[in-house]
Amino acid sequence: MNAIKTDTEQKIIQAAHEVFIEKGMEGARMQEIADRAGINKALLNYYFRSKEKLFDAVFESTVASIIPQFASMLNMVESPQEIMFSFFNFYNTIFRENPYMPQFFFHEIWQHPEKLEGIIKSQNINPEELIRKMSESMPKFDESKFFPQHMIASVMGMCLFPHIARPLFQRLFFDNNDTQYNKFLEERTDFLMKIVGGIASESTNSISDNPDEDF
Amino acid sequence: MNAIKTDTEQKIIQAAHEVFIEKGMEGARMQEIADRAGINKALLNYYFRSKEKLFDAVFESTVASIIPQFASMLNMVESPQEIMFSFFNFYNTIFRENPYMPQFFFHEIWQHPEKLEGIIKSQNINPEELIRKMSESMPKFDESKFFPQHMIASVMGMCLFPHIARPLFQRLFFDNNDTQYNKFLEERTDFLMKIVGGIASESTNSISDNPDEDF
DNA sequence: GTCTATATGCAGATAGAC
DNA sequence: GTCTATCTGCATATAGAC
Repeated sequence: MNAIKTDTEQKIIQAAHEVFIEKGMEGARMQEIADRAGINKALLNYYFRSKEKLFDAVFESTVASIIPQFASMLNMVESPQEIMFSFFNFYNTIFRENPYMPQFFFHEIWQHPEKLEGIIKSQNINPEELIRKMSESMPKFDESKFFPQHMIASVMGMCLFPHIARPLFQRLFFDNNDTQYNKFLEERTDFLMKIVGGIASESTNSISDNPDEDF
Repeated sequence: MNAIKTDTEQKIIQAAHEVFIEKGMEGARMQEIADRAGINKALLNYYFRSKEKLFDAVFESTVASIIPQFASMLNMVESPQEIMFSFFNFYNTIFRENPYMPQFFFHEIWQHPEKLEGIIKSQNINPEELIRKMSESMPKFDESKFFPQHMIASVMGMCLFPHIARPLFQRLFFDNNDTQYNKFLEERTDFLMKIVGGIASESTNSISDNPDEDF
């Protein structure tokens, strides 16, 4: 809303972002935020009245930076394959750079879902519209009336899991080797596209007005 | 390890379980745990020396109650379809009854992954063995050497997502209607089995020594 | 074992100098 | 705007009576 933020304000937001995202709202310490920002605790309260308000500011700025990409992705989509492909890339770029972010979101999802819903709907994202589009482009897969929701949940789950479970998953199945795991993540888009290609072609082969069948 | 726990101890563990799982380690309050257990705060410290030790006790008892089911599931498995099917049912029963549990685990995954790894490996779960089995039963799907890992990550992600994202997902795509969402969850095993059936048959059709191809 | 009362410590917030 | 010093409150932990 407001225009240019001061330099200090930016440093605070940045530091707070790091700490909140790693430690969560409850686990974060104002002292640590101040330290990372290279300023004093008191300044935090000068700029943001309280810890809670600081958290809200951080959260909203984080969401605000992501949602637009997400929205434009959803809105420009025509075929299910495009949706999937965009999802994969989206998640892989966002979360590889910000490994703690999913946890951050999930915390809010459970503690203040209504707030998140508000933020999302205030952007130009329309869930009903998305469902409608998907229903049209793959209507014959089976008789479930929740087919689009199943698809969305599946794609998101497949994309998210390697990121949100990474510390344990990498330990158990990759000898805790970072290099190997990154290779795995790089492969993953291809792998998922093959899966979804299969599912989508089953669902669209009755209509087949999609030129990009061979995804 | 130790034998029968006292009644009070049980009540504490139960109450602590609830609170920790809803609020997390940092967000939980000893007072609230005491209240729910119907006892005094001081007693918590009498039975468990500190909040941290109480948390550890709760966490290990939770894991201990789940891992055995998980382990026997993995070990009795012969075909990939069986693995998937077991996963679906496992997650759906566990997490529908304990909606906060995934968050609880993910918190530990990020804060103390080595602890979790230790607990898991101390049970009779062997990740390498699982990977080996899966490689044998579906070797030809593609050239990726991480194919089993992709499958595991995919299945877990598809199972978990509707549970861990429920508060938001239900709001966005189900008008926040519990009944509808539960229907969706009930449908989900079928849906996922169809998907995996497709993938698995693609991967096994070159060998086809599996009698349960028609899953 | 269970309680009440109290101590301790620390994190968030404020006051006020510069 | 930024700092040092201080206050306040709360959560964990302990002491000690019963």
